[in-house]
Amino acid sequence: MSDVRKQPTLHDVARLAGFSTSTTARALGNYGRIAETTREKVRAAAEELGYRANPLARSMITGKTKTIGVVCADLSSPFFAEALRGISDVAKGRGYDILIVNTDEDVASERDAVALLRDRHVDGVIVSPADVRQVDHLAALQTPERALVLLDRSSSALDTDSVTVDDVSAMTDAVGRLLDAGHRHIGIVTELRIEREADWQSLLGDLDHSERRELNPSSRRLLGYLRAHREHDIPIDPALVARTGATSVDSARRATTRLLEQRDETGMTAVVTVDNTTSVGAYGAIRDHGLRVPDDLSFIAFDNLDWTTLVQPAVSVIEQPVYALGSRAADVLLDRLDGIRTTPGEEILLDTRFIERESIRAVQQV
Amino acid sequence: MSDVRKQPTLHDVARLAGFSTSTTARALGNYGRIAETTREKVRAAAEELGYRANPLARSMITGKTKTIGVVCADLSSPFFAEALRGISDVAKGRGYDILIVNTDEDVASERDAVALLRDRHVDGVIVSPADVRQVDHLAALQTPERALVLLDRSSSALDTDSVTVDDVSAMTDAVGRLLDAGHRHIGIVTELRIEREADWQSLLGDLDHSERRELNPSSRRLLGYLRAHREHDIPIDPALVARTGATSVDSARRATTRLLEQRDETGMTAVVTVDNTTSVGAYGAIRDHGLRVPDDLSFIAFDNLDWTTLVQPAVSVIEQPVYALGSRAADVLLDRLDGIRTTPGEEILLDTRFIERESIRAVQQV
DNA sequence: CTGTTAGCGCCTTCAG
DNA sequence: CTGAAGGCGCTAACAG
Repeated sequence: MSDVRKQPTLHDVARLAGFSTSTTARALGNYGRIAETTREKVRAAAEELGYRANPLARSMITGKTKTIGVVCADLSSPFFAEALRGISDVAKGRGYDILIVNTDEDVASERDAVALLRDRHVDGVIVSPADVRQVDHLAALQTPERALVLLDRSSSALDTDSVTVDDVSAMTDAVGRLLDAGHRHIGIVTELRIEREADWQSLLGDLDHSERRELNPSSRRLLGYLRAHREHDIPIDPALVARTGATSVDSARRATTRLLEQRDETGMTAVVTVDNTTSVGAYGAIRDHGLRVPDDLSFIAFDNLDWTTLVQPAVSVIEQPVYALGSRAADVLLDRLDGIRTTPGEEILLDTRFIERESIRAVQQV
Repeated sequence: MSDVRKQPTLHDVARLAGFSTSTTARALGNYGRIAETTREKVRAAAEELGYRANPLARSMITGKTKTIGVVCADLSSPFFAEALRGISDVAKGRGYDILIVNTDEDVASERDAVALLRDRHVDGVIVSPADVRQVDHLAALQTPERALVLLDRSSSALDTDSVTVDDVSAMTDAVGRLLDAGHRHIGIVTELRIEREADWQSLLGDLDHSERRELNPSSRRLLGYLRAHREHDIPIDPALVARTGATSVDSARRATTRLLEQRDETGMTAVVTVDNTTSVGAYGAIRDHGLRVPDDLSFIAFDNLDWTTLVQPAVSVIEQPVYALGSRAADVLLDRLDGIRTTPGEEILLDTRFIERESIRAVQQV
């Protein structure tokens, strides 16, 4: 029975086993050359004392902490929670721990987070940048020793791995389906948080050349919407693009309500959204407005969450593999750290899937 | 411009400032007595070099890591995600970082998690124990130096702070409302994961003495259900208690389906659930069964999530302050660490609220 | 194969 | 008020 004494150290084990600390360390750490009998004696001694290595001390020397930092905008969102789960499962399986930081989609806060993680010597960082065009602090993070993987967003300003979905195509496809069903006035509720993106009409002039890695997800999805219209030769009505200025359900709800109130002028017959938050907000607004989906309005949500099958009729959605986004990001990161992966930074795209349910109604052409 | 050199150390700053390392440390750490002019010179030097203290080295000496460990069963559940957000916000505000571990509601995994956190010298731990009666590993975590706070669950076997809601009363109240509305055959979908709790009927013999801190949340909520019946002098029909063996929506869905299939025999007119997972599963099953809420079946969900107002008619719910549960737990923990709180371990109860919506219909007495 | 010697970067006595 | 010495627990050369 050990007393209330402090944790036994390598030194204690060495003394009990009758070897030097370095031999003891080698025996326990499985490195260097060691006699089998020695190893066993040391192990027995360690066991007897209930010895556990002190990772702090080890990290001081090796420079490795077996820790990865995850910086995310909103821990409580279903998207991040699920992705984080994916990251966590992989990290745990590969012997890494997770230090987590929340930033509220704020670049300044993200800067602090990154500094903090650097100070703490994390071996790698997974981040979903608040703004894919303000990433100097992220660039500064990259060293031969420290890996960086972008999650859900990619940036042309960063030469590193990213794991995302091809949301431009996903949205082009989804909106294309509405257009094919005869819809000519489709509203979109999107979050244009970044100042420069608020002026989304600049996208119109550059539908082809737009480099998706210079755009945040909401803008990328808007781009998909615009492209679908172009492909179908349908003009864009700016009044149908509703912008939410914040990442909140309420903000999305208000933006949608504005869209709904102008229905007489715009003739809007369908609505699409760009993520879980805008989906919930928009659907709620539609319902509050006394409109029925799809009888009065067709609707496509982004992200296949529980509620989309709980409401009736069930909502058609663009599904993205959220868990896999996280787990894949973690795998890529750890592959870098373990030296398994040495190729240049890569943009990894996971597949989305359109799930057809009952929220789309075909309309007659006028 | 500093080169690709390593991070500057205290030693570098000291040399540049022209003082010893100890003086430099004091100047930067604001402790001991230091001349104002010295402090400024040192600061200037530190600034010039872009010096940042190495928390690892500091922790080695102080024994403090400014880190709290959070061990949770399922990161991706809306409950934990939201609670974690609360924890994170408080921790950040008070200068602590978060190391997170997922356990899948598995006690063995929880043991590992706890060992890991201890090894990493976290200053405190917030945990939602997988089983409130197997907590020896948690007890072992408590030291004068290291604080422990239970989240969402409390345990009579542990003398420490806990932050929970009074779910027994919350459920007694909710079921009472159904009974008042004339319901006599109310189904409950609950998760009795722990072997010994599967035999829930033992609760029946001990409705009063049951110490809620010996029960996991789902059982506590079931207890509330049982008590409501007793208060109303309504007998319990065991066939109305549906047990899910796992924490999954599907499992809840199947359990509910069984309940639904026996409607002819049981005469069930209402269903209550015990958490978000069972709520989603049960509601889905009811809908799949072609039943309408509340026309064919009244329904009360646990946790006020978005979907409960998105479906129509909206679902009445027992709301718990999830974010506050997390933030409060973090505050209590940090108060202990900062020595602000020295009272014996306390069971902190936050209020739940019943939100009446449209999922309950009164029934005529037979 | 094993032991010795040095630190990692910082804090903390203890002298001065 | 400041400096010198020592060490937290471990690993990393180097000898032996």
